[in-house]
Amino acid sequence: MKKEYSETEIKIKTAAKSLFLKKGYSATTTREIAKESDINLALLNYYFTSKWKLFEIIMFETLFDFLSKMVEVYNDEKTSLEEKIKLTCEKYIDMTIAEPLLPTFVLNELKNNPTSFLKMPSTKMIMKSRLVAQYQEGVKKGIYTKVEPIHFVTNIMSLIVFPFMCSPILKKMEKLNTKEFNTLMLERKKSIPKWIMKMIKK
Amino acid sequence: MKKEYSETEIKIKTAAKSLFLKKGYSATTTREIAKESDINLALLNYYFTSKWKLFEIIMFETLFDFLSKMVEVYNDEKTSLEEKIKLTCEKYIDMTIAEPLLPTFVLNELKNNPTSFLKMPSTKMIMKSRLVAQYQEGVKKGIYTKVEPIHFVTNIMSLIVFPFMCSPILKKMEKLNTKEFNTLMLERKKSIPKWIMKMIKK
DNA sequence: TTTTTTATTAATCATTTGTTTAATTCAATT
DNA sequence: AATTGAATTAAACAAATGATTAATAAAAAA
Repeated sequence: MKKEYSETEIKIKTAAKSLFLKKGYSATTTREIAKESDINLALLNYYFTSKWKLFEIIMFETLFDFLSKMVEVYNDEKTSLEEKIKLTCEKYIDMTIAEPLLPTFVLNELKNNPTSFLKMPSTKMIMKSRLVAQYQEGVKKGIYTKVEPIHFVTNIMSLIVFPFMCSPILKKMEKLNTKEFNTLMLERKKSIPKWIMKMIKK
Repeated sequence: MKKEYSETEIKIKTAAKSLFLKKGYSATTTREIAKESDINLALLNYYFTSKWKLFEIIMFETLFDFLSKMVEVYNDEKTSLEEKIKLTCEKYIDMTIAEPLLPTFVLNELKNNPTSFLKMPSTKMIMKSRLVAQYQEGVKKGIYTKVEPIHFVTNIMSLIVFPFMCSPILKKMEKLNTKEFNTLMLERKKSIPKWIMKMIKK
C-alpha cells in the first residue's frame, strides 16, 4: 500500500516539509526546495508532478501520522480515563516540542483548504474512541459532570496545543528563550491532567 | 496621533484585510486587493508604498485592537475574578464568531515574523493586570491552587480560541455547518468560566 | 479663471514563479 | 561492449507578480 520512496524523493520531501512548516505553502518556492534538498529543480516535477501534489503528499502523511498516534492512545484497552489523558499530554507535548511549527501550519493550511485534506479516515474515529466512551460511562455513573463529548475532547487538545501556537506572544510577555519556554510547556504534562479531572469531576 | 484615512484608503484596507485573513499574506496578490476594493492597482502603492507596508498597518491595528479589548476587561476595577472570566468569554467568543479567521491568521503570520509585530506595548500589560492580581490574592488567601499566572492566563485563552482554530476538523468530525458550530461555541460562554473556576479551586 | 496640488488611470518594467524541454549522464540488462 | 531505460542537468518558457512611470482628471488654492 505505502509507496517506497527513493533517496532523492526523501531528500525533496524532507526539505519541502521543513520549508512548508516554516513559511507556509505559498511563501515557499520550488527553487528554495530544490536548493535546500540539493537537487535539480526539474527533479521536483519529475518525481512529484507539481508543487501542489508534493504539498498534498506531505500534508496527508503529516495529518495521518498525527491522527493515528492520537487514536492509538485514545483506544488503549488497558488504561483508565485519567491515564489516557496523562499519556496524551506526555505524547503531544513531547511531539510539539520536537516540531513546534506543526500545529499552526496544519490549522492554517487547513483553513485555506478545508475540503481537500479532510478525507482522513481517522477523523471520525476520535468520537468513537474508548476515551470518549469512558468519559460517558463516568457521566452515567454520576462521577463526571455531563457535557458534550466534543467539548471534552476539544478542551484537552486546547490546553495542550494552543500554548505552543502562542509561543511568540508568551515568549515576549515573559521574556523567555526557547529552552525556558519548553520547560514551561513540560510543566503542563502534569498540570493539564489535573485540570481536566477537576473540570469534569462533580 | 492616529492617522485619518480617506475613503479610498479605507476601501483598500478593508479589502486587503479580508483577503489577508482568508488566504494569508503571501497568497494574496496586489491585483486581487485592487479588484476587491475596486480601485486602480497603482493606488495601493500610492497610498501604502508597498504590499508589505499595507500588511504591517493592518496587522498592527488588528493586534492593537485585540489586545486593548483584552486589557480593558482584565483591568476592570469593579468586577470580581469570576466576572472577569465570564466577560472575557462572552466578549471573545462573540468577536471570534464575527471574525473566525482572525486567530489562525494572526498566529500564523506571527510565526513567520515573530519580531516585527511584537513591539505591541500592551503585550506585557496582561501579566500586570487586575485579573492576574486577583488570582494571586486568591492563592495567598488559600482559596485557589497555585500555578504560574502565565498558565492561568494561557488556559483561559486556550479554551476560548483554540476550538475556533480547529473548526474545519470539528465540523468534519461532527458533521456541523457553520451555524451549528457557532451554537456549540456559544455554549462555551457559560461552560468555560465554570471549568476555569473548578480548575483553580482547591 | 487660472494655477497648483492631489487623485486616478492605463501601460509598462524587471523579477520571480511553476513548469517543461531537450540534452546528457548514469545504471542496469542483454 | 552495446543497448535500453531511468535519473539528472542546464536552459528556456509563459504567466504572474510587485512596483513604477508618465499622462490625465479632479479638487483645492490662488
